[in-house]
Amino acid sequence: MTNKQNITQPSLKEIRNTCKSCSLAKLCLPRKLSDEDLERLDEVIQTRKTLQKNDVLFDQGQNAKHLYAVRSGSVRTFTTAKNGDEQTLGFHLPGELLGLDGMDNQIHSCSAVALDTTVVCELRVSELHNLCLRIEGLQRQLISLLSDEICKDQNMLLLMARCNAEQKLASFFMNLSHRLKKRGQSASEFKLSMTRCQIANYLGLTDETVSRIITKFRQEDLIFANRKSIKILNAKRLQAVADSYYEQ
Amino acid sequence: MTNKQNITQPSLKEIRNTCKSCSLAKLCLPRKLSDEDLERLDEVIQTRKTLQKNDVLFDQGQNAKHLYAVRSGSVRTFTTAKNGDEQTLGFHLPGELLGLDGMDNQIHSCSAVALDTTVVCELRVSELHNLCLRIEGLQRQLISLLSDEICKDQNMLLLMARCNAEQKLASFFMNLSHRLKKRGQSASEFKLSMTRCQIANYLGLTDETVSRIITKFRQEDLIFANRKSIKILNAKRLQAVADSYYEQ
DNA sequence: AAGAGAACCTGATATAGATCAACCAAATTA
DNA sequence: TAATTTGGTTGATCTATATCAGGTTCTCTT
Repeated sequence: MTNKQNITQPSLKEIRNTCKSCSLAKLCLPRKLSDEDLERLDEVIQTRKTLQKNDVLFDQGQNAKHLYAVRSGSVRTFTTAKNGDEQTLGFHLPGELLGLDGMDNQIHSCSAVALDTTVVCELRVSELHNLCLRIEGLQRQLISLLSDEICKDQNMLLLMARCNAEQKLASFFMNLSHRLKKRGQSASEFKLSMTRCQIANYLGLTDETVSRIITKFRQEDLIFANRKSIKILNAKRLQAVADSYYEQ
Repeated sequence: MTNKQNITQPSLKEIRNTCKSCSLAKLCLPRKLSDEDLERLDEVIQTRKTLQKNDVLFDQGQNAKHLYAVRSGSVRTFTTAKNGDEQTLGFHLPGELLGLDGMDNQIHSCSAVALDTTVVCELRVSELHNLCLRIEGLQRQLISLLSDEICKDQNMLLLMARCNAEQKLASFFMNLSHRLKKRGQSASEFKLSMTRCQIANYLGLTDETVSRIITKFRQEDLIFANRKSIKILNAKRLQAVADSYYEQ
């Protein structure tokens, strides 16, 4: 039994009740807003919801009245294809948003399930729209966030279309590492909140392939990996694998 | 020399100079705006630009000061990976927007090149932002468009991760068909503006595989295909292939 | 503490699609 | 009109990853 807590769980002092005081604000609101504007934003945040592992936050096809920001824990989003196949679309860490896909026709185009005990902030979309009209910064904020999401998805398309299994896994670990670092956590040592099988699904691979490549990375001293515990031992070379520069 | 013109080229009467009178308005502005609001929108549309085949509209890394709407012709967008690989992100038909990815950090995350002789409307992003503050409908419009783009990208991710080459091609043709129908053009007969090689790149396949599958579809009487000319002969079965329902 | 189930790992084999190599037809240029 | 280039097709072979099968370790339940 290790005493290292899961990387997505916050220390107690991090949990406060306003955007103004939230240590994650710079993540889910990367552009600067005035204190006054942040207070107004707090008005549209109705509740903080706590989810247990495997609890559903929302389901594909449901009405999308809210936007969510992860405060602690982690959430997996996925679409279900007509033939029943699931495709994981993303793993959402603290400071990251959920539900941006539902702002068009008010229907969620994917489902979201907690991977951990998770706390999310819930924003009513209609009130957010109104507030955007009053706060210029917030409007641009929201548009930025949506635009950024498009860029991320397009990067993911590049990964899926052009990269082999090793590059996919290397990118996955480096991406996680960067995101954890942004939150002020260790970029080199963390605990996964998702299974190999979910990673495989996300990357369009099988769990056997994911296992084999993790073993290979371990043998090449790129990472240490034991179940959910991961250490990145050679970030430079791992990044090189991701970028497909194989020469040293 | 056929007299059937390329499906992305407009009849002369379609080209007008205001959003209000534009026959494509319902495509690039799917939510209803008042006539007055449409007139104000016209103010931010600076110019209509004409591009020749292979002309660059914008380059990855460039400043993204504008948003573009295709009026006629077609445009291919693509990212270039660190190792030089290109990944086609989309083919944009009349009534579709370009440059939504650049609204975050004002840098284009992809390049855009005309596939045809192409006319685009150019919107200055900064003025659009200002206008959004004055017109509630426009703000929601823009957010809708961004959100819709996210949904499309996520569908594409599903396609890339879970579908085989046949499903990808079938989806590609059905998707083109639906988009042309929206514009009031034939859903079953059209001319491609992109090469097999560009289709292959888009779908994460090789051009040989695309060729072979088109041949297979032809043999199964799903489509007629000769070079750029395509006829969908059995839309129902082609859709079934896309959805991976193989039983009749 | 035993038992069951989930998650993970590893080996053997199969296969979809890539790669390599020609060839053909259309479009463009000379 | 001939020559060249580009785009498209087809066949033979190879390979990365899926599939199938079994085993191990962890975790949860009782």
